[in-house]
Amino acid sequence: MSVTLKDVAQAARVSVSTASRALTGTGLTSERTQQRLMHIARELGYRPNPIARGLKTGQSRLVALLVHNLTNASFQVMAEVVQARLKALGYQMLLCIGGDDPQQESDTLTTLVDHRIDGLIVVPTGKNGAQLKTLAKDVPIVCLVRRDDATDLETVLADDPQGAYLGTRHLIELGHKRIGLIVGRQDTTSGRERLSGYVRALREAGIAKDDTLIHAGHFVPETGATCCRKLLDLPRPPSAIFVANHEATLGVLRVTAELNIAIPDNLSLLCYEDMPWFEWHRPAISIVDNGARDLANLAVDRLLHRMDAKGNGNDGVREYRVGARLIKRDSCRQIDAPIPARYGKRKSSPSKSSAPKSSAVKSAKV
Amino acid sequence: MSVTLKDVAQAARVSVSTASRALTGTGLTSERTQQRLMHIARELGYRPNPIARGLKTGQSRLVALLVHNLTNASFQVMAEVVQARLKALGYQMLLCIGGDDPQQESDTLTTLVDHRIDGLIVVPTGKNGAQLKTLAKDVPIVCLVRRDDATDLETVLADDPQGAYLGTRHLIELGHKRIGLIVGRQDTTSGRERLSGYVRALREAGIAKDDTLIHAGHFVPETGATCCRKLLDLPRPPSAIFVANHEATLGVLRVTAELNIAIPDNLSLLCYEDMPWFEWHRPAISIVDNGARDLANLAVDRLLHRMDAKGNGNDGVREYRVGARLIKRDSCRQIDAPIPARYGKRKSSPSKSSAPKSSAVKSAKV
DNA sequence: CGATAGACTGCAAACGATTGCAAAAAGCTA
DNA sequence: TAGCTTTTTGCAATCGTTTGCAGTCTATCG
Repeated sequence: MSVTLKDVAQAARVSVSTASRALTGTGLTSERTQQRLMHIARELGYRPNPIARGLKTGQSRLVALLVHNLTNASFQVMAEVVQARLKALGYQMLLCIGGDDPQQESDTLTTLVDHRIDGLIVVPTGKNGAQLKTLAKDVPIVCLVRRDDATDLETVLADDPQGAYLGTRHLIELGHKRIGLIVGRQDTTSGRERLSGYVRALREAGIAKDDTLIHAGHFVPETGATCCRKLLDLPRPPSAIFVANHEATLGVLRVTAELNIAIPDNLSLLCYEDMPWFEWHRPAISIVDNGARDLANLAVDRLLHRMDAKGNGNDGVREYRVGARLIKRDSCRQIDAPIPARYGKRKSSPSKSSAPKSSAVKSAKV
Repeated sequence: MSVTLKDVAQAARVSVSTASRALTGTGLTSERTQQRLMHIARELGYRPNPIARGLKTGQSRLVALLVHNLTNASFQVMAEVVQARLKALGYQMLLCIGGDDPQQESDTLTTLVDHRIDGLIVVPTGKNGAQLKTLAKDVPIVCLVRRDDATDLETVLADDPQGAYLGTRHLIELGHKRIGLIVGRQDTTSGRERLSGYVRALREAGIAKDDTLIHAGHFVPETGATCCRKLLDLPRPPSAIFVANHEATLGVLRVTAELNIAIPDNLSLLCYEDMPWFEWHRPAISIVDNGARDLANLAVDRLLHRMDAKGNGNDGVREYRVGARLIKRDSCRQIDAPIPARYGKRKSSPSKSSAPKSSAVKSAKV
């Protein structure tokens, strides 16, 4: 059905081996025959069969990226970055969704090595350390975003301690003293580290840590909502909430909306990790950006390095950190500042000619 | 490095062929040896090498899903659905991102067939019909969401004419007579069909079509913003905007926010396709739901059918439609109704004990 | 008890590439 | 032109499976 190396060789009246050498460019053929073969190959529309090649070479030109889901915006951009980079190098990305579920992760991992992937970037659940460790002997692996403590795999991490610290300090600088924290599972690197950053900022500012303000766990939007409600129901509720768990964000937003709590006037809100719409939300939501794009790029770099190094890509470095940064938007407010007029960045000229004037678009000042 | 069929055969003191037959269960071996071999295989941790197998059988157990991006929430859920279904059947999903770019699509397609994928679900750009047609001879293909007019591939479509009709009619029923439309490229199925649904609803209601209210094109948030601005700058701007192009939504939201246009009081907004946060947005955004989950499931069904049918899965049906439905939330308003007090669903008991009462959470009524 | 059918099994050839080794061709020196 | 080295080529084995064909074994029957 499809044209094989044999066909090309026949057409060129040379042996298959010569054809192979010419086309893979091993340099063991004369310039002339190489040119000739490349020409004929193109003519015939020859495409090497990666399966056959893979069988012989043990490589598949497949690199897998295993993430928890696609809902998380960070994972989206990571996937896109990884795909773009790999494609440019002639690899196909195998994007797999593990759902942060150890069983599923384990299954997927075995399938992947069965398929003889050439490399793997994985956001580990942390529960399959042993397996990962074994696989790492056969396949270059780089962990992303989370460390798996049971392994000593090379890991590209966001600087969560710093990010959480930055975020918390920002709120403190705005005058907040009671800052609620909603943070991820404490058996994950990021969960622990974000909590520690928060604590450090508090300590530095001489603010006592209040455990009733801290909620840690495996969140979905629903539990995010529950915790938010709990925080607000406190005898002395927080004046700011730092949602350091991505999954919880939607729940928190819903609760504040339902309770008619104006952000940032009555409650400051700071989130971890960006979402495309945070910028368009009203008020635009301030975030700590974990640098997803950089993380992905670095992970690819490291993986490629290991893949090149053929087994001894061991540079001694086990852990890379990508700096976080604070992106101030409109959801955090100076604690004792006067409440400003609501909504909308005041335009310099409130009603220019370019502004709509029909009845449909009255001045929307409330 | 990894245990092969040969190892298993040796351990069992049978030939490789017998081992193969026993483990693949072709039924040509005695019950006893079969059991014995399966046991030994498990013992040794034998896993068949899909590459070697693929070389012989021409199959890879890889099924590709080619979508435009991962930002689009519909594609996210589709990817998750497809992955889940395929995994259950022992296939690996190859998720590829084509960026709605013909060149990239074309490249990806060749890579994929090179890898001898067993099946393909593709959201076509519409510009590579010839190529798709050729590939379809080798690989079962199902188109998703968009039809490629240059082919006669089996296609699973959202019922866009109906969806757009429903949406438009909803706005009309609310009393809107001037309804802006921002819709996708007219060289795509969905672009055309959504426009036609809009037009039909207008005609049915006896409202004249006004071309200045209609913007069609290939959108990114930025151009969505531009068009929104143009609509609002009209001498007689629309009282409602139907954003029937997913990519444009963010831009429209930004512009309305910037211009301080209150939704739904001063402008009703209806969008096509859901996003996870639409529900939490203030106001929650009404949408026409295209049924992404159903679409994906149906596409998988059809693809599996074709893959089973080995070349003659031709049931005569070329096109499947999955119904759209309207999800009313809070972004559309009856045109001549009094403007209600702003924001927040009024709770039945405005300040119950459960409501926070500290200074941090004052009544948020504006 | 010998013939014969039927059930199992093994041999060996694929699948489409890569690659070590040896043979052939070409280039060089004297 | 002979003798040598260096390039270029082809042969054949190999990767780990599957599968057609032929051979071996066991049972069944007359």
